[in-house]
Amino acid sequence: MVSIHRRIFEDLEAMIVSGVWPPGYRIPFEHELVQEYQCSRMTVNKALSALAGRGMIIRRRKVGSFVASPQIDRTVMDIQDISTEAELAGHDHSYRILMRNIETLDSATAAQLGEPIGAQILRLHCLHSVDGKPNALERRIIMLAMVPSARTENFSSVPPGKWLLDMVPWSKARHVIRAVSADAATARLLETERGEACLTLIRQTWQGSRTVTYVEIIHPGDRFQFAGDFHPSERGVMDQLPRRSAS
Amino acid sequence: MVSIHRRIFEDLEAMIVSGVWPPGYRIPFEHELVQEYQCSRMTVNKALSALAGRGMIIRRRKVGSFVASPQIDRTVMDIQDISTEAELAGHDHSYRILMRNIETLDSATAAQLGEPIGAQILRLHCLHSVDGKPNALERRIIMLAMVPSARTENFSSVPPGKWLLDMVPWSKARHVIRAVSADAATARLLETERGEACLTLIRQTWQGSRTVTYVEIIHPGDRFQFAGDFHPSERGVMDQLPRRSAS
DNA sequence: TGTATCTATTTGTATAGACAAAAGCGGGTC
DNA sequence: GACCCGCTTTTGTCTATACAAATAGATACA
Repeated sequence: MVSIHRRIFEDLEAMIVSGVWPPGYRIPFEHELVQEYQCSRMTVNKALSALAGRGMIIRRRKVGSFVASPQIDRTVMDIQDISTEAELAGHDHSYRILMRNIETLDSATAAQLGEPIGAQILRLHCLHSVDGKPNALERRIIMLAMVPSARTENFSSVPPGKWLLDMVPWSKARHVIRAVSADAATARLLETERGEACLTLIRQTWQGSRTVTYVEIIHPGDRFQFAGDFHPSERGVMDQLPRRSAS
Repeated sequence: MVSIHRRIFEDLEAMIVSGVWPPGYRIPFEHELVQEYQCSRMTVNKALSALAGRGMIIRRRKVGSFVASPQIDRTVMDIQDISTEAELAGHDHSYRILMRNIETLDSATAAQLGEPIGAQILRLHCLHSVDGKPNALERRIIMLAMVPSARTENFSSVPPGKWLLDMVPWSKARHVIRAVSADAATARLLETERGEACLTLIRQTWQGSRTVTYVEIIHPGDRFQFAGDFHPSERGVMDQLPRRSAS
């Protein structure tokens, strides 16, 4: 059983996504949709407001509602936790802690992170393998002031990325993707050639204005890529199905 | 003059984004907000529905509405047209057409694009420079059936990417980011070393179910990166248990 | 003790009606 | 022509009301 405003939303969305109604097309007026769906204007309005809120249409008083032009310069990339990603794809994932040091921030790193010199950090190096083959080298810094419980965690059963997601709330994240050539140490760990092109993801996560963690994840370029789809329906989220209670 | 539902939306959003109301926090019931803002429930409901539609809160009948956890595994990357990007950053951009051939799709490329063998295409190679230094090598395929006017366009004044954006409507795009080592020809054009790590962006654009254009843009790794910020308004919906209650 | 049922609470959906705000349009005036 | 004025259309907002759906918690019962 689908609600009326939901059905209107989906019908119009289909026309837009399929390209039947191209950018600039004037969609029917509210009163026309009221006629078509035999419902009240508020119901139509709710569907159209949702489309407008998602940037799929532009509405102008006295003129009408028009299909918006999608912006090609923004795309949603899926950048998942390595273990989650491997499990989703049905692969076997394992990892090994290579280094686990408690240190204080030196000036160069402090500047890079935008945090004060001398702050206590946990530095972690971790090698991830998928189906037995090295897939990523993780170099992480955790701010101990923000995550005091990391001081006593040894990450033997849950990888650091997943552990942090479960433990620590955060409010902002920044991702950077770079291509770099593998140095000798990295190449050896990833079982690839020195100089091989690697895809590096850098993620810095904040809570409020303070860094929670900073991580570089280095993937061998011949075994990894990032992918992202963009179409108008992915501009936001509409599905909000009620959660089923665990019995 | 700001509407009431808008003000409610913004007030609640501020509490969530600032972290005053952490993930799992139960926000006030509709009837409490009705009291607080002295308006009807429909007005409150509109604000809360908008927050739910953006994935910032989870609503459950009989239980209440709760601040959602942001998903770390999705991020919005700015992937702009090269000329636009350079101009925005205040740099000088120039480009040179290296190749412009009308061909028919061979079987390998056809399979890669998911288009029929033998379809007519325009193949373009183009070198982009920023501030006089090579910054990107663009290898593009344009489906002439979808963009007939490309047959007579020589792209002497507008680069192909920008020209296509202005000329052709599209409904879906897919981006892939890879790290590859430069081969000899690429290295020569980009004025870098053979084997240097390069960041390659592949974009395929569709209208409906048919490809409009396919392009590989190869950047020298030492001069380029992709960056993306996570925005709170782009959170996804997550299933999670309430953690704390409002008093 | 465990289970089925009832009840109260909260959100979800829909309606009819009202007025406000924006803006295209035409008419009148100079 | 340029400008101002008012009419009309369309969207924006808000209200009061109503009933439906989900479900946590209480209660009755086997």
